[in-house]
Amino acid sequence: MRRGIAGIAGSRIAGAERVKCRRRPISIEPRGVALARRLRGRRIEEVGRLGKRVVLRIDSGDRLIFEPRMTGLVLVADPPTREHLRFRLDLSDGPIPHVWYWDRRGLGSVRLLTARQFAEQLGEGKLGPDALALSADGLRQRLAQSRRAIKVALLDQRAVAGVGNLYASEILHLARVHPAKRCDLLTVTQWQAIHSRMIEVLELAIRHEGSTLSDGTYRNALNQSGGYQNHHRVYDRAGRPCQSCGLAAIVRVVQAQRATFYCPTCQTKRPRP
DNA sequence: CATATGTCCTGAGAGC
DNA sequence: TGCTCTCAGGACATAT
Repeated sequence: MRRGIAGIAGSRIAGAERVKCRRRPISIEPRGVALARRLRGRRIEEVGRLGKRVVLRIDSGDRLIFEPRMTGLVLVADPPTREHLRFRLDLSDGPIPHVWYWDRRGLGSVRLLTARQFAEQLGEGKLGPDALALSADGLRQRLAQSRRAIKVALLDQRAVAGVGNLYASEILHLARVHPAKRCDLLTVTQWQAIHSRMIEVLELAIRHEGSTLSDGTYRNALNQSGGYQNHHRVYDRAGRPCQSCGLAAIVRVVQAQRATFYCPTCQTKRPRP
C-alpha cells in the first residue's frame, strides 16, 4: 500500500473529504472541519509505513495515518465498489490527483495526529519496532520472557509491529517451530530461525504485493490482486499435503480466537532428535 | 503486572 | 429458492 502511493511524496494537499457512505461511519479523526482545515495547502513530506499502518508526514508536523485493518484499501485507481468509499485526498503539484480510502467492513480508520499524539499513540511502549527493523536478538529479548504461545506472541504489535495472522503461520512453518510452543521455552537457535523467516516472509510478501485471499478483498493501490497467496505453504490449506515434507496433512487449530495452520511433522513441539 | 477473552464490522458461503 | 448461521482477524476494552 505504501509503495503504491509513494509517488505522492512532495505533492500538495488541495482537499480532504469524508465520502458520504450508507454504512456505519468509520473512525475518521479529527471530526468535523478540522481535518480538512489542517491538511489543505500542506505538502506531503514523506510516505512511510509503521507496522501495518501507512503514515504520511505532513509539513505541518502532523501525520495522516491510514490503518486498514481487515478490509481497508489505500487506492490511487478506481475502487472495487463505490458504496464502501470512506475518504478522499485531493492532491496537486504531483503525478497522482487523488488517494482514496475504501473499507468494506469498516474496521479501519483514517486519523490526523499531531506530532505529540503520534508519539503518544504509536511511539515506544505502544507500538513495537517494525518487524523489518528488528534484529534477531531484539526479537528474542522482547518475547523470550513471555509464557504465551509463540504464534500468539508474534501477533502482539507492542512486541513487534507488522506481523499479521496469516504471516505468523507462514513464518513458524518455515522456521519449523510449533505454533503452540511457549516463548520462554524456545532456544536461541529457534529465535534466530523465527527472525530470519519473519524477514524473509514479510519481504517476499511485500515484493508480491500482499495476499489476496479467496474473498478477493485485498487489492494494491492500482486495484490489482496481490501474488503472495500463491506462495502460502500452510495458511488456509488444512487437510492438504505439506509442501515441505510431503508426508503429513496441514492442520488447522484455533489460538486466541485466530486460525493457526501448521504441519505436525515439520513443526514438532518436542525438540528434534 | 501478564495474559486471556469479548467486541465491533460486512459479505461470502454453508446448510437446510 | 431464500432464509439463518458461522466465519474471517485487525486493535482495543474489559476480565482474570
